[in-house]
Amino acid sequence: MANIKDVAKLAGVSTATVSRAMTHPEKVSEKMRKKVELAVAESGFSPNSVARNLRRSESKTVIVIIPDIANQFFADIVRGIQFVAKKNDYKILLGDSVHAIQQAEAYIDLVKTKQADGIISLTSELPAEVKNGIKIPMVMACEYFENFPIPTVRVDNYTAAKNAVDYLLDIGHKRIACITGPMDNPICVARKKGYRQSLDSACIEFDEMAIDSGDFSFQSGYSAFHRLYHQYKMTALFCFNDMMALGAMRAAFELGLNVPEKLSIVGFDDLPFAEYTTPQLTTIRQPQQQIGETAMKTMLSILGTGKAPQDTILPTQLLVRSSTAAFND
Amino acid sequence: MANIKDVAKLAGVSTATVSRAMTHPEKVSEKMRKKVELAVAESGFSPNSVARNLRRSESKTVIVIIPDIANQFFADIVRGIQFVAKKNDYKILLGDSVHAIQQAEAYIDLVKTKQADGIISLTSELPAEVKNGIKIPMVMACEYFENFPIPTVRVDNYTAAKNAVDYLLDIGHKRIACITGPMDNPICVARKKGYRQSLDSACIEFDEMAIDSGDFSFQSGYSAFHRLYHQYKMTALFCFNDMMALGAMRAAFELGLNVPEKLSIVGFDDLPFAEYTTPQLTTIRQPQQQIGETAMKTMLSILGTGKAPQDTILPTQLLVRSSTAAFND
DNA sequence: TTTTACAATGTAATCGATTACATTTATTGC
DNA sequence: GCAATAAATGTAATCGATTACATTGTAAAA
Repeated sequence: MANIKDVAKLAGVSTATVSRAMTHPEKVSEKMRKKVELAVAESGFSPNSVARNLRRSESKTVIVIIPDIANQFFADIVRGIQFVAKKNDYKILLGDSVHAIQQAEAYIDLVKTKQADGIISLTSELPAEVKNGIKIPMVMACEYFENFPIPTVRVDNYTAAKNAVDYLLDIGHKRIACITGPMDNPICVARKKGYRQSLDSACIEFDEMAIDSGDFSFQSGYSAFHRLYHQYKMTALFCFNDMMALGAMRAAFELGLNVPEKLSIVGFDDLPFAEYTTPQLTTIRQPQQQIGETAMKTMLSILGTGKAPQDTILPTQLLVRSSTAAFND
Repeated sequence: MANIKDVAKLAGVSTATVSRAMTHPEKVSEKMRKKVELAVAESGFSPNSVARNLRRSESKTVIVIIPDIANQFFADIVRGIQFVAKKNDYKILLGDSVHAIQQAEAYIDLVKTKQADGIISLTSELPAEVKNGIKIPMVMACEYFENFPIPTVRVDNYTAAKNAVDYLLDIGHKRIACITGPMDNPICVARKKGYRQSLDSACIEFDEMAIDSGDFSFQSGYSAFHRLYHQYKMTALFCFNDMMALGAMRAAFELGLNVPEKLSIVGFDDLPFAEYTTPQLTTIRQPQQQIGETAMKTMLSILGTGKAPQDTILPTQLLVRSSTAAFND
């Protein structure tokens, strides 16, 4: 494979001129540029960016850590990131951490070893050093740690949850159950607060029997539903994500509980399939694309100025589809 | 950030010894190794792999190009790739090409410029130069070009489709419609051949009215179904992927055609959600994980020996769930 | 025409680790 | 104890592009 020396020789100029002709064409005379272009074309030269990155000590590459590429929730976030990255001449590479901290560590190492410039993490399953204030450019999207100084882009989970439950109350429900996610997750804590606050505002006493927790999987939604329905005959159910809502919907179907006639279900995330379920799922949409774009802009600002902007909180939207209906008894 | 010189100075040894202590510890005396380890720990040194990659001219990194990260079909393939990569000390980075050739080109450039060692492509939406026999290490998985010399790992689409239709015939169906994908795709051509061959073997005349094409999306399955049902009253439907099967299922539902009582539907791929639909979708599973593993092994063999192994064809499996039922009239 | 300024080009140092080769140190055999 | 061999360590070249600095060429100003 041709390198810059070959091209220089071929064009009869110095390597400096070749380099300049390629990266700062305005600094080179018309004649030289032509010569170089010709030689480049003839030799099929592509500059070795490993060498360039070494010299410049930057790679114009950002790694996005995803806990699970099978989870569609991340797709549009990544699109948003890519959109901004492209406009700014950055490359995005995705690292699937498979929910494994060790794997995430490997991606973080790419930054430590200068193969990438920064990390946008869509997971909080990260090595401990991160919490101890890691010194690499890093942004977290969606997920966050309580009180840790990593710039974050996310939604107001509290308000989003509150809005969802407010809506169920509005359309007449009084017995509203809830399937949470893992309660060691700050996101879930915030959502649960929203749920409780909404009930409080409506002067409905909180009942421990109305709440159960899952792990965000279809299966966990399915079994949580069975437990819940057994102990608390709800007319509406709020799930902390769409996958569990789907599991619950299946369980309800099997129990002969028609959705939404007998039971209203609200999810969270608005995954693409939420529109394709029968009935279509009422859920809370997060502005995924915008989260991604903002996260990347935040990264660019860190990379550029070194300054880490504040956390950014973006709005959610309740999408009312056909898995919810008014309750009149 | 500390570099190897700092560490060498700190340990009172040469940079060569530091390098050796870290990468070939057996070549260094116990005493020296200790000294170096100490200095490394004290300085928090991580070797700059850009420099290493430049010197070694390899990155131990393989890029996987995915046409669409929102498509769950690729998730397990990627897992398979990662599994083998990890065992062999390779890193995997994912490139989402968003179905754009230009984007795919950018990932291919990473190899040309030595930032990655090879490409595993899960899409055939690739720049023309690829078909003209590109000289970079490359493997295609699932997708392929007719008569192009890139090592491929995929399933026997013809036989898979034939098996699916054979099954529908076995359980008594005679009017079997088909929603294909884009017919410029070799995969689709093979599947359609399988469909026709199965009908032929059963002495059922092929009817142009029984076939329509979609673009693999839910929406296209939905509208193809409406067209098809209007022109050909089928009792069974074979779709070239699960997403279109789901769209068709929705259309059938809206027309009051109960699945599977009035209409049997078979998909292709076995996406995770196929199990979670109501009714659960009968479909053809591809051995995704195995495809991924094999693709990565193929890549390793190219990278190691320079030899490109043959195409590899892996078996599929028909998963009979509840979207299909016997037809008796 | 000469001087001054600036543009164009070249020379060589540089980024940081690896490693071929040279040198020093340790071990073995006699 | 000494030569011969092997092991450990150091020195410096190397990977390939970029770029600070030096040099040369060119045009504008005087």
